[in-house]
Amino acid sequence: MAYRKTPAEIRRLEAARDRLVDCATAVVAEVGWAQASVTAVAGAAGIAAGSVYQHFPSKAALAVEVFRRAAGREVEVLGEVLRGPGDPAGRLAAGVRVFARRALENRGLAYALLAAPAEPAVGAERLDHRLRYRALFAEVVREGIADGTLPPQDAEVTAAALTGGIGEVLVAPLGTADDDGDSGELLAELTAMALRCAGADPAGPHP
Amino acid sequence: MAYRKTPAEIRRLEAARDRLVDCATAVVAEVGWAQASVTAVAGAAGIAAGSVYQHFPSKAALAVEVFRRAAGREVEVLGEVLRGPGDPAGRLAAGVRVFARRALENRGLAYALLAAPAEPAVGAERLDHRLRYRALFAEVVREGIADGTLPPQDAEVTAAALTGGIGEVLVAPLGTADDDGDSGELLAELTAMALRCAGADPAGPHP
DNA sequence: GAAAGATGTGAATGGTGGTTCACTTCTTTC
DNA sequence: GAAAGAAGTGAACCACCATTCACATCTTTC
Repeated sequence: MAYRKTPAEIRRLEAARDRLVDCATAVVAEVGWAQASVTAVAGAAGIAAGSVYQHFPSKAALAVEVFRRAAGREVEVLGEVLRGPGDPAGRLAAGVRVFARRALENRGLAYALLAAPAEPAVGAERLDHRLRYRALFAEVVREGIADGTLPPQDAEVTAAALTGGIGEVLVAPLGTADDDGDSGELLAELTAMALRCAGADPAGPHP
Repeated sequence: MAYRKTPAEIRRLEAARDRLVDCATAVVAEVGWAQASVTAVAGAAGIAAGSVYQHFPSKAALAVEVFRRAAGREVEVLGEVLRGPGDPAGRLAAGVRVFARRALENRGLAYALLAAPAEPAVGAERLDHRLRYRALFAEVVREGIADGTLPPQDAEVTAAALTGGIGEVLVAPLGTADDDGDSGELLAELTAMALRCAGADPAGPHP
């Protein structure tokens, strides 16, 4: 035997793969999925098109990984806020604020994750991640119903509506230019809408 | 001169075009945009692939026409209900019910219109039609705010949330098999959610 | 019925972009 | 430093499908 991957070499390969995913993410955020060709992505990472296939079996697999990493971060952040301290309605409001703020701070990527046309494999992944958002929202809503701060309702329907509604509200600002003149106003209206949607008492929690 | 399109011939051509659009709509409802190739669509209409180009300059133009016709019908129906008689909240509830029922009765088409991956031209059309839904919802919400039956709120945000929320709630049932076991339950929860989202008094209109 | 002019046909064409592969370059082991 | 094996290269390849076009067929007019 005359060659065995040394630990350092393995780390180097993993780093190269990470770098490829990061660069691909940047390209997707910049030009969208449709324009992110293998050549363009490889070019951005400073490698040849063929080298992409050292790390991923297909373009679709790379695209899925890009989506998964970026969307996974968002699910995680939202989950931490929604499962954090405070009453359910307050956590819901905080979650919506955090989600929207992060999207508005990284519009290209948020648009790619939420709405941009993509190949079927990415579409399937998107569907899957939406289910995770729904599960997170549903959990908070159920807690609110249980402790009486939210009225009886189908938590799954409310969660789905929140997921879709927040996305739709954000898509327009994300798609247009980056004039965030009244993003504070938008955040306030969005959280107010989310609380109404879950039936939270507008006067705030009863002590 | 030896040939001039006779009125009957013109009618025949228009009928052929209509038939093509109808068949294409059926194919799209059945297999989605991505699988609806020119050959498949032409085959469904009983004409040769080349003949499609007698009626449309490109596949994209045909796809846009398919979308426009089907989505236009939905916008029209929703508009009639939302602008019909009754108090704003009641109209909103009726509109949501009608929209959801129609979607559930024609799942394949509804899914194609709402969510299925599509070429950019169709995506743009979809965006445009969503704006129409939003405009319709926003009008009702503004009326409700004006007559005091709905609380003060940003009508555009609420309208966007309704558009996205209703779509998201419906996508899951549309995507899965056609087991409409509890579609009545779903409709009730969906309208209840929409009313909460707009801040309607759960006890109903004050006389 | 014959000429003119349109529609209908479907196999050939062409552009796009993901994927492959013979080859080069680098890394490890002895 | 030389052999063995892996990663990296990028031009060539290929599948897919919308689009075209030379030809056939049908409609109108005289």
